[in-house]
Amino acid sequence: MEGSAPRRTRIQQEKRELILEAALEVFSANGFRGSTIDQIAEAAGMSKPNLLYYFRRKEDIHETLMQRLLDTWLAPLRELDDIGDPLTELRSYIRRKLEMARDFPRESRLFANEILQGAPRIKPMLEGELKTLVDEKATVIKGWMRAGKIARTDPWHLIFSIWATTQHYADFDVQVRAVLGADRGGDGRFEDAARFLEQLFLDGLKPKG
Amino acid sequence: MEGSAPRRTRIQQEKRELILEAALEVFSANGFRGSTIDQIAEAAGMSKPNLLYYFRRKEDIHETLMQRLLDTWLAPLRELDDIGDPLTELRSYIRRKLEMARDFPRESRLFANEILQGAPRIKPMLEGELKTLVDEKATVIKGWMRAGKIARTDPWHLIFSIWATTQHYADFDVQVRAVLGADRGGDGRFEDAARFLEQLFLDGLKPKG
DNA sequence: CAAAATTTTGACCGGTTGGACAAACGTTAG
DNA sequence: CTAACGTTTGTCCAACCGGTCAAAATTTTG
Repeated sequence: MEGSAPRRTRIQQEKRELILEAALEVFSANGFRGSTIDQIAEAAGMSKPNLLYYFRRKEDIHETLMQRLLDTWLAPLRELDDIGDPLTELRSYIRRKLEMARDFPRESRLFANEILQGAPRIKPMLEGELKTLVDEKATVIKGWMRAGKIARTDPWHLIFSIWATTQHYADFDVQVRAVLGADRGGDGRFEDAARFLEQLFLDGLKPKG
Repeated sequence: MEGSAPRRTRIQQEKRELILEAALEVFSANGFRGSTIDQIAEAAGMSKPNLLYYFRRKEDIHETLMQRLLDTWLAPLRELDDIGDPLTELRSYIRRKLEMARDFPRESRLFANEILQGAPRIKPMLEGELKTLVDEKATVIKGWMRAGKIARTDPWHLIFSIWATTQHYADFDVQVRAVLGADRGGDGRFEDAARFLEQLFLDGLKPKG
C-alpha cells in the first residue's frame, strides 16, 4: 500500500505551489472551463507539458485547489464559539469574514464560481461536512436566543446573510467599485462596509428612540 | 439610414425568442465560455447553422440577453420611491428582490457570472447608468435619515447588503439547499428568508428590552 | 566522475468548437 | 406556375485545447 502522503522532492513541492498559485489566479478570474492549461502554465512560468508533469489533468489542479480552500474558508465559522458574549462573537465572525473577502478575494471567487455552476465537484461536501458544521453552529446560536442574549430568528438564514453580505465584497468587487466610484471605491470601502454591517446586524434600520 | 428597429418577420421574432430562452438556460448554468452553440441550438430544438442564421455570433446572443436582463433587473430599485413610509418602501424593495431571486434565478446567475468574470461586457453600464441610479436612490435614502425616519448609515452599503442577501438565494441556491437539507430546503425557504431578512433589516439582532 | 533519477521541452494527436458556405427546402406574391 | 425571398441543413474548416510521448537537459546520488 502507498502511504497517504506521497513522497515529493524539493522541486516538486515548490513547482506544485507555483502552479497552484497561478491556477488560483486564472481559475478565479475565468472559471474552470474558461481557463486553459496554457494560461496557467504561462502564469506559472513554465511550459504546458512541464505543468502536466506535476498535475496529470486540469481537474487535478482544480481539485487540489478546492480541497485546500475549503479548510481555510470555513475556519472562521469553526471558531464561532459558545464561550464569550454572543453579540461579540457574531461581530467577530462578521469582521473575520469581511477580512477574508478583502485579503483572499480570489479564493472567494473560486468558491463562488463552483457554487454558481451547481457545485458539481463539491456537492457531497456541502451536504455532508458543511451541513453538519452549520447545523452545529445553529444549535449554539439557538442557545443564545433561548438565553435571551440575542433576538430570536432563524440561525441558518442568519449565517447565510453573513456569508452573502461579506463575500459580496469579493465576488461582486467590480460592481461595488463601479458604483462607489473612484473617490469612495478605494481602500476605505472595507472599513465602511465593516461599520455598516455591524450596525445592520446589531440594530437594524429602525430609528433610535 | 436603417431604422433603429430592424425589420423582422414573424418567424424571426419567434425563433429569436426561442433561442434567447434556450441561451438563458444554458449560459446561466455553464457560464459564457462553458456553453457551446450546439448546446443552445439543441435546447432550442434547431441545428447549429440554423441558430447562427438568427444570431451571427455566440457573443451576440449573450449581449442581447444581457441588455434585456438589465432593464428588468433594476426595475425594483427604480421603483424605490420617496413617497410612502420609508421603512415600508425598503421592506417592499427587499421583498421584490427576493421574489426575483425566487422567480428568475437564471437571470440572477447570468448576471452573477458576468460580474464574477470582471464584467467585461457591461462595465461601462455599471459605471454609468447603474452608478447614476444608485447615487440617486442613495440621496433619497439620505433624506429619510435626515428626517429621522430610518437610522443613519451608509446608503450605498445598505443597497449592497440588500442585493447580496436576496440574490444569494438564487446564486448560491445549491449551497442553501444543501445546508438546509431535504426537509427545510423545500419551497418554504423563501418565506423563511423573507421573514428573517425583514427582522434583520428592521431590528437587527440585539435582544428586545 | 558516472550512472540513475528527475525535470523540461518540442512535436504531435484526436476531439471539440465557433463559424462559413452553398445547396436544398419552404413560402409567398404576382 | 414561377420568381423572389426567407429558412434550414450537411458539410467543411481553421483554431483551440487537453493530453501524450520520446528525447533532451538537468539534478541527484553512489
